[in-house]
Amino acid sequence: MASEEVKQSLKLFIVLSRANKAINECTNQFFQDNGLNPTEFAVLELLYHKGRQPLQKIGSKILLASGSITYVIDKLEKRGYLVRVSCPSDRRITYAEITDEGAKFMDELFPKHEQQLHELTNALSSEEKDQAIKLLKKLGLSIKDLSY
Amino acid sequence: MASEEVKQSLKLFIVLSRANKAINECTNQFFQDNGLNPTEFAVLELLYHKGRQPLQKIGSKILLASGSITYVIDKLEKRGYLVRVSCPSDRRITYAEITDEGAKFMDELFPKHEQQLHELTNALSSEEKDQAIKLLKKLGLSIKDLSY
DNA sequence: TATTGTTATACTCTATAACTATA
DNA sequence: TATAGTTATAGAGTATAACAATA
Repeated sequence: MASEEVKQSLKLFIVLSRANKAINECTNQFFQDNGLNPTEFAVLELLYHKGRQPLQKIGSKILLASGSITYVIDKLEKRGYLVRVSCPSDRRITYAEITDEGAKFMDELFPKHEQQLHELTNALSSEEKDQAIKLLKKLGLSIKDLSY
Repeated sequence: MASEEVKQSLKLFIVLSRANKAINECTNQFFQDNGLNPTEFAVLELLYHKGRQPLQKIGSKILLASGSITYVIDKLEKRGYLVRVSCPSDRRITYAEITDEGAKFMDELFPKHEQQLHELTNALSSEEKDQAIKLLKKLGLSIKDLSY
Protein backbone atom coordinates (compact mmCIF):
# COMPACT_ATOMS: atom_id res chain seq x y z
CA MET A 1 0.00 0.00 0.00
CA ALA A 2 1.47 3.32 -1.10
CA SER A 3 0.26 5.23 1.94
CA GLU A 4 2.23 2.98 4.27
CA GLU A 5 5.40 3.60 2.35
CA VAL A 6 4.78 7.32 2.55
CA LYS A 7 4.36 6.99 6.32
CA GLN A 8 7.61 5.07 6.43
CA SER A 9 9.40 7.90 4.63
CA LEU A 10 7.92 10.41 7.06
CA LYS A 11 9.13 8.27 9.93
CA LEU A 12 12.61 8.20 8.45
CA PHE A 13 12.57 11.98 8.19
CA ILE A 14 11.48 12.33 11.80
CA VAL A 15 14.10 10.02 13.29
CA LEU A 16 16.77 11.57 11.09
CA SER A 17 15.80 15.06 12.22
CA ARG A 18 15.73 14.05 15.86
CA ALA A 19 19.06 12.26 15.82
CA ASN A 20 20.64 15.20 14.06
CA LYS A 21 19.09 17.67 16.45
CA ALA A 22 20.20 15.70 19.49
CA ILE A 23 23.79 15.55 18.28
CA ASN A 24 23.82 19.20 17.22
CA GLU A 25 22.60 20.39 20.58
CA CYS A 26 25.68 18.78 22.11
CA THR A 27 28.22 19.85 19.51
CA ASN A 28 26.85 23.39 19.33
CA GLN A 29 27.10 23.66 23.10
CA PHE A 30 30.70 22.50 22.82
CA PHE A 31 31.43 25.14 20.17
CA GLN A 32 29.77 27.81 22.28
CA ASP A 33 31.78 26.81 25.35
CA ASN A 34 34.79 27.54 23.19
CA GLY A 35 33.55 30.91 21.98
CA LEU A 36 32.44 29.81 18.52
CA ASN A 37 29.15 29.45 16.75
CA PRO A 38 28.66 26.61 14.24
CA THR A 39 29.44 28.84 11.25
CA GLU A 40 32.69 30.03 12.79
CA PHE A 41 33.71 26.47 13.60
CA ALA A 42 32.93 25.43 10.03
CA VAL A 43 35.14 28.18 8.64
CA LEU A 44 38.03 27.41 10.97
CA GLU A 45 37.70 23.71 10.32
CA LEU A 46 37.82 24.31 6.58
CA LEU A 47 40.98 26.41 6.80
CA TYR A 48 42.52 24.01 9.30
CA HIS A 49 42.08 20.96 7.11
CA LYS A 50 42.06 22.36 3.59
CA GLY A 51 44.49 25.27 3.86
CA ARG A 52 43.86 28.87 2.88
CA GLN A 53 40.80 29.65 0.81
CA PRO A 54 39.51 32.62 -1.17
CA LEU A 55 36.68 34.32 0.76
CA GLN A 56 34.41 33.71 -2.17
CA LYS A 57 35.02 29.98 -1.98
CA ILE A 58 34.39 29.88 1.75
CA GLY A 59 31.06 31.54 1.10
CA SER A 60 30.06 29.04 -1.54
CA LYS A 61 31.08 26.07 0.60
CA ILE A 62 29.27 27.27 3.70
CA LEU A 63 26.40 28.78 1.74
CA LEU A 64 26.80 32.33 2.92
CA ALA A 65 26.39 35.58 0.99
CA SER A 66 29.51 37.67 0.42
CA GLY A 67 28.48 40.38 2.86
CA SER A 68 27.94 37.77 5.55
CA ILE A 69 31.33 36.20 4.90
CA THR A 70 33.01 39.55 5.51
CA TYR A 71 31.23 39.69 8.87
CA VAL A 72 32.30 36.18 9.92
CA ILE A 73 35.89 36.56 8.71
CA ASP A 74 36.15 39.92 10.50
CA LYS A 75 35.22 38.30 13.79
CA LEU A 76 37.68 35.44 13.45
CA GLU A 77 40.44 37.78 12.32
CA LYS A 78 39.87 40.08 15.30
CA ARG A 79 40.30 37.08 17.57
CA GLY A 80 43.59 36.23 15.89
CA TYR A 81 42.49 32.86 14.50
CA LEU A 82 43.02 33.82 10.86
CA VAL A 83 44.49 36.52 8.65
CA ARG A 84 43.55 37.94 5.28
CA VAL A 85 46.21 37.41 2.62
CA SER A 86 45.90 39.08 -0.76
CA CYS A 87 46.45 37.07 -3.88
CA PRO A 88 49.35 38.49 -5.93
CA SER A 89 48.21 37.10 -9.27
CA ASP A 90 44.62 38.32 -9.01
CA ARG A 91 44.33 41.35 -6.83
CA ARG A 92 40.57 41.04 -6.52
CA ILE A 93 41.00 37.89 -4.46
CA THR A 94 41.63 37.72 -0.72
CA TYR A 95 42.50 34.48 1.00
CA ALA A 96 41.68 33.61 4.57
CA GLU A 97 44.51 31.69 6.19
CA ILE A 98 44.57 30.16 9.64
CA THR A 99 47.22 31.61 11.98
CA ASP A 100 49.55 29.65 14.26
CA GLU A 101 47.27 30.66 17.10
CA GLY A 102 44.23 29.46 15.20
CA ALA A 103 45.92 26.18 14.34
CA LYS A 104 46.98 25.69 17.95
CA PHE A 105 43.40 26.36 19.01
CA MET A 106 42.13 23.75 16.57
CA ASP A 107 44.86 21.29 17.63
CA GLU A 108 43.14 21.37 20.99
CA LEU A 109 39.56 21.68 19.84
CA PHE A 110 39.25 19.23 17.00
CA PRO A 111 40.26 16.05 18.85
CA LYS A 112 37.86 16.98 21.63
CA HIS A 113 35.13 17.46 19.03
CA GLU A 114 35.89 14.03 17.58
CA GLN A 115 35.96 12.47 21.02
CA GLN A 116 32.60 14.01 21.87
CA LEU A 117 31.11 12.60 18.69
CA HIS A 118 32.57 9.22 19.45
CA GLU A 119 30.95 9.20 22.87
CA LEU A 120 27.65 10.52 21.56
CA THR A 121 27.43 7.72 19.02
CA ASN A 122 28.60 4.85 21.20
CA ALA A 123 25.12 3.35 21.39
CA LEU A 124 25.85 1.95 17.95
CA SER A 125 28.40 -0.80 17.39
CA SER A 126 31.09 -0.32 14.81
CA GLU A 127 29.13 -2.54 12.41
CA GLU A 128 25.97 -0.54 12.94
CA LYS A 129 27.86 2.66 12.30
CA ASP A 130 29.14 1.28 9.02
CA GLN A 131 25.59 0.36 8.08
CA ALA A 132 24.31 3.80 9.03
CA ILE A 133 27.13 5.53 7.15
CA LYS A 134 26.37 3.52 4.03
CA LEU A 135 22.66 4.31 4.15
CA LEU A 136 23.02 7.98 5.00
CA LYS A 137 25.65 8.50 2.35
CA LYS A 138 23.40 6.95 -0.25
CA LEU A 139 20.50 9.08 0.92
CA GLY A 140 22.44 12.33 1.10
CA LEU A 141 24.08 11.91 -2.29
CA SER A 142 20.84 11.02 -4.01
CA ILE A 143 19.19 14.19 -2.72
CA LYS A 144 22.13 16.35 -3.76
CA ASP A 145 21.81 14.87 -7.24
CA LEU A 146 18.15 15.83 -7.38
CA SER A 147 19.08 19.48 -6.84
CA TYR A 148 20.71 19.71 -10.25
CA MET B 1 42.76 0.85 16.84
CA ALA B 2 40.87 3.50 18.82
CA SER B 3 41.70 6.32 16.43
CA GLU B 4 40.03 4.55 13.52
CA GLU B 5 36.84 4.13 15.48
CA VAL B 6 36.92 7.82 16.32
CA LYS B 7 37.27 8.59 12.61
CA GLN B 8 34.34 6.32 11.94
CA SER B 9 32.21 8.26 14.42
CA LEU B 10 33.25 11.52 12.79
CA LYS B 11 32.31 10.09 9.42
CA LEU B 12 28.90 9.10 10.75
CA PHE B 13 28.39 12.63 12.05
CA ILE B 14 29.33 14.11 8.70
CA VAL B 15 27.05 11.94 6.58
CA LEU B 16 24.23 12.40 9.08
CA SER B 17 24.64 16.18 8.97
CA ARG B 18 24.79 16.23 5.20
CA ALA B 19 21.76 14.02 4.68
CA ASN B 20 19.81 16.11 7.15
CA LYS B 21 20.93 19.35 5.57
CA ALA B 22 20.07 18.14 2.08
CA ILE B 23 16.56 17.15 3.13
CA ASN B 24 16.02 20.30 5.15
CA GLU B 25 16.98 22.54 2.28
CA CYS B 26 14.16 20.98 0.30
CA THR B 27 11.54 20.91 3.03
CA ASN B 28 12.36 24.44 4.21
CA GLN B 29 12.02 25.69 0.67
CA PHE B 30 8.65 23.98 0.49
CA PHE B 31 7.57 25.65 3.74
CA GLN B 32 8.78 29.02 2.50
CA ASP B 33 6.92 28.63 -0.77
CA ASN B 34 3.86 28.28 1.40
CA GLY B 35 4.60 31.30 3.54
CA LEU B 36 5.87 29.44 6.60
CA ASN B 37 9.19 29.08 8.33
CA PRO B 38 10.12 25.76 9.97
CA THR B 39 9.02 26.93 13.43
CA GLU B 40 5.62 28.00 12.16
CA PHE B 41 5.15 24.72 10.36
CA ALA B 42 6.09 22.84 13.52
CA VAL B 43 3.48 24.75 15.54
CA LEU B 44 0.74 24.23 12.97
CA GLU B 45 1.62 20.60 12.58
CA LEU B 46 1.43 20.10 16.35
CA LEU B 47 -2.02 21.70 16.58
CA TYR B 48 -3.20 19.89 13.46
CA HIS B 49 -2.27 16.45 14.74
CA LYS B 50 -2.47 16.81 18.52
CA GLY B 51 -5.31 19.28 18.97
CA ARG B 52 -5.25 22.52 20.92
CA GLN B 53 -2.33 23.11 23.23
CA PRO B 54 -1.51 25.58 26.02
CA LEU B 55 1.02 28.12 24.73
CA GLN B 56 3.38 27.07 27.48
CA LYS B 57 3.33 23.50 26.25
CA ILE B 58 3.97 24.52 22.66
CA GLY B 59 7.01 26.41 23.87
CA SER B 60 8.40 23.46 25.77
CA LYS B 61 7.83 21.08 22.85
CA ILE B 62 9.43 23.35 20.29
CA LEU B 63 12.05 24.66 22.70
CA LEU B 64 11.10 28.30 22.53
CA ALA B 65 11.00 30.92 25.30
CA SER B 66 7.60 32.31 26.28
CA GLY B 67 8.22 35.69 24.69
CA SER B 68 9.14 34.02 21.43
CA ILE B 69 6.02 31.86 21.50
CA THR B 70 3.86 34.97 21.77
CA TYR B 71 5.57 36.29 18.64
CA VAL B 72 5.04 33.11 16.63
CA ILE B 73 1.45 32.60 17.76
CA ASP B 74 0.66 36.24 16.97
CA LYS B 75 1.83 35.77 13.41
CA LEU B 76 -0.17 32.60 12.84
CA GLU B 77 -3.24 34.11 14.46
CA LYS B 78 -3.04 37.20 12.26
CA ARG B 79 -3.00 34.92 9.22
CA GLY B 80 -6.12 33.18 10.47
CA TYR B 81 -4.52 29.75 10.92
CA LEU B 82 -5.18 29.55 14.67
CA VAL B 83 -7.05 31.28 17.46
CA ARG B 84 -6.33 31.84 21.13
CA VAL B 85 -8.87 30.19 23.42
CA SER B 86 -8.81 30.89 27.15
CA CYS B 87 -9.04 28.03 29.58
CA PRO B 88 -12.14 28.39 31.80
CA SER B 89 -10.80 26.33 34.70
CA ASP B 90 -7.43 28.10 34.92
CA ARG B 91 -7.62 31.62 33.64
CA ARG B 92 -3.85 31.97 33.40
CA ILE B 93 -3.81 29.46 30.57
CA THR B 94 -4.39 30.23 26.90
CA TYR B 95 -4.74 27.51 24.32
CA ALA B 96 -3.81 27.79 20.69
CA GLU B 97 -6.31 26.02 18.49
CA ILE B 98 -6.15 25.52 14.75
CA THR B 99 -8.99 27.18 12.80
CA ASP B 100 -11.00 25.63 9.99
CA GLU B 101 -8.92 27.70 7.63
CA GLY B 102 -5.71 26.45 9.25
CA ALA B 103 -6.89 22.86 9.10
CA LYS B 104 -7.87 23.26 5.47
CA PHE B 105 -4.44 24.70 4.76
CA MET B 106 -2.79 21.73 6.44
CA ASP B 107 -5.12 19.29 4.66
CA GLU B 108 -3.43 20.56 1.50
CA LEU B 109 0.06 21.06 2.84
CA PHE B 110 0.76 18.00 4.90
CA PRO B 111 0.19 15.34 2.22
CA LYS B 112 2.42 17.35 -0.11
CA HIS B 113 5.06 17.48 2.60
CA GLU B 114 4.85 13.72 3.03
CA GLN B 115 4.97 13.18 -0.69
CA GLN B 116 8.05 15.37 -0.99
CA LEU B 117 9.78 13.36 1.72
CA HIS B 118 8.81 10.15 0.03
CA GLU B 119 10.36 11.31 -3.22
CA LEU B 120 13.46 12.69 -1.51
CA THR B 121 14.12 9.36 0.17
CA ASN B 122 13.34 7.06 -2.73
CA ALA B 123 17.00 6.19 -3.27
CA LEU B 124 16.54 3.80 -0.34
CA SER B 125 14.44 0.67 -0.62
CA SER B 126 11.76 0.02 1.93
CA GLU B 127 14.07 -2.46 3.69
CA GLU B 128 16.88 0.07 3.79
CA LYS B 129 14.55 2.66 5.24
CA ASP B 130 13.56 0.25 7.98
CA GLN B 131 17.22 -0.36 8.72
CA ALA B 132 17.96 3.36 8.78
CA ILE B 133 14.96 4.08 10.99
CA LYS B 134 16.08 1.43 13.46
CA LEU B 135 19.62 2.75 13.63
CA LEU B 136 18.70 6.43 13.82
CA LYS B 137 16.08 5.80 16.46
CA LYS B 138 18.60 3.94 18.57
CA LEU B 139 21.13 6.71 18.10
CA GLY B 140 18.74 9.56 18.80
CA LEU B 141 17.24 8.00 21.89
CA SER B 142 20.62 7.15 23.38
CA ILE B 143 21.76 10.76 23.04
CA LYS B 144 18.55 12.08 24.56
CA ASP B 145 19.17 9.77 27.51
CA LEU B 146 22.64 11.18 28.00
CA SER B 147 21.13 14.64 28.47
CA TYR B 148 19.55 13.70 31.79
C1' DT C 1 31.43 43.70 -18.59
C1' DA C 2 32.10 40.34 -14.94
C1' DT C 3 34.01 39.20 -10.48
C1' DT C 4 35.77 39.89 -5.62
C1' DG C 5 35.15 41.75 -1.48
C1' DT C 6 33.36 45.72 1.55
C1' DT C 7 30.01 48.81 3.39
C1' DA C 8 25.60 50.13 4.86
C1' DT C 9 21.29 48.73 5.90
C1' DA C 10 17.34 46.05 7.16
C1' DC C 11 15.01 41.96 8.61
C1' DT C 12 13.95 37.62 10.99
C1' DC C 13 14.20 34.98 14.76
C1' DT C 14 15.22 34.24 19.41
C1' DA C 15 16.35 35.44 24.24
C1' DT C 16 15.87 38.17 28.41
C1' DA C 17 13.68 40.82 31.81
C1' DA C 18 10.01 43.34 33.76
C1' DC C 19 5.28 43.12 34.08
C1' DT C 20 0.12 41.65 34.76
C1' DA C 21 -3.15 38.33 35.98
C1' DT C 22 -4.23 34.59 37.93
C1' DA C 23 -3.54 30.36 41.04
C1' DT D 1 4.89 32.47 46.05
C1' DA D 2 4.65 30.25 41.65
C1' DT D 3 2.90 30.02 36.96
C1' DA D 4 1.06 31.66 32.23
C1' DG D 5 1.38 34.81 29.02
C1' DT D 6 2.53 39.67 27.24
C1' DT D 7 5.34 43.61 26.36
C1' DA D 8 9.50 45.91 25.42
C1' DT D 9 13.99 45.54 24.23
C1' DA D 10 18.25 43.83 22.51
C1' DG D 11 21.28 40.86 19.96
C1' DA D 12 23.02 37.48 16.59
C1' DG D 13 23.15 36.10 12.16
C1' DT D 14 21.94 36.54 7.54
C1' DA D 15 20.52 38.80 3.15
C1' DT D 16 20.41 42.58 -0.10
C1' DA D 17 22.03 46.32 -2.70
C1' DA D 18 25.23 49.80 -3.91
C1' DC D 19 29.92 50.37 -4.36
C1' DA D 20 35.23 50.22 -5.40
C1' DA D 21 38.90 47.77 -7.25
C1' DT D 22 40.46 44.68 -10.44
C1' DA D 23 40.21 41.42 -14.30
